[in-house]
Amino acid sequence: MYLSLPFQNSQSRRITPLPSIMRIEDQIKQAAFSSEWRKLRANLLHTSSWLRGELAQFLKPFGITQQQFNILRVLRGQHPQALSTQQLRERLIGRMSDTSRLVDRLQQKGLVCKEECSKDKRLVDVTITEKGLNLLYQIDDKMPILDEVMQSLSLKEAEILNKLLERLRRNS
Amino acid sequence: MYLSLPFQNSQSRRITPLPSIMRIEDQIKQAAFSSEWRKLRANLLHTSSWLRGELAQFLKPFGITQQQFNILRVLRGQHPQALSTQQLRERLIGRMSDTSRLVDRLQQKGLVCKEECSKDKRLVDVTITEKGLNLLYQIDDKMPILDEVMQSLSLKEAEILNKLLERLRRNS
DNA sequence: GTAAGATTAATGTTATAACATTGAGTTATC
DNA sequence: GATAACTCAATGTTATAACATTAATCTTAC
Repeated sequence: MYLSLPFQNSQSRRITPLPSIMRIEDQIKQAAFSSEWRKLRANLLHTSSWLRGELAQFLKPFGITQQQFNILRVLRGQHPQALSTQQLRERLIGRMSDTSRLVDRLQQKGLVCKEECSKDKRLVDVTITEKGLNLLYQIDDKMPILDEVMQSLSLKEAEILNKLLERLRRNS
Repeated sequence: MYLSLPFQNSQSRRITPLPSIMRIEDQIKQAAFSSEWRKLRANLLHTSSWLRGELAQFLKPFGITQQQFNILRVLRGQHPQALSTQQLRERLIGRMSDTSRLVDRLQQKGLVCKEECSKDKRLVDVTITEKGLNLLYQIDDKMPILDEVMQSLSLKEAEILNKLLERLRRNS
């Protein structure tokens, strides 16, 4: 999120302090790693910031935000079954600490329905409404517009990128 | 930002509507593209969400947020020169619409100094303070901890990833 | 069965993100 | 030099992000 790109500016000349036991060659090697990784971090944050912007622009005409879109898609995947707020949270990426309020906003727009669960009165059954489903289908139809953003990469390149990203997150 | 991963759920069975003139083979090819690109989008958002979390955790002990960290680094790059709020905004990634309030928070912490520009009274000269510089050096010393997160990838893989990300953003 | 502990949705708080608006100040045009 | 157009920081608004807290409800141990 808007991390400045250190490799474009002059700001980070102080490179990783290295244990003095290391041989010079190893130090250089590690510095190269370090630098390439830091560049990668900035690059990833920059790219995703750009993608988020594109997605937000794409969704704006439909009157929902990215998070609301995600919730609707998860609910559609379960339709006509209901999901509790907790189950919804688990199916979304990230910690999503604010699911209650997100669902409330969707309810205000008539896109989801909230009901107290009869089996466990702590839970809230959330379902997507017909209006919500229709909105998603409208969005589906325009999705190719959003896909165009990614056309700088070939299928093969996209596959490589996907593999590397999954590898990167391997340890978490 | 917390985009659900459509390829992990059952939710996006409706694939891109395709012009019916296309040959079946081309349709399949485009569907594969589309799918791999959508997976890539989700993958990128997921990865950066994870990285942002790691960075936030890393910075927490220092009492600053990621954005505040970015601003401080840009200001250090210009030290002892001042930057206007506008120049600061330009050097950060993303639209950074909220620079005024970010700088205010840094000023409250004593990490930056704000002064009215004498040449143009609309502008505000922002400089990093000694306290701000010291904080950045403390953070520098711990940076290798943050680097460890990326060690799932080799130098070569990081290079490939960087190239592909830059290619992806080529058109924008 | 009841008390202690766990789970859950809801709420509160602070910072961010994106956008619109405002008002002070500067520049351009005549 | 007056004024129209522009630039800039500041502020307002809504939604998100992450965390803490709360109150209702359920479960477990006894």
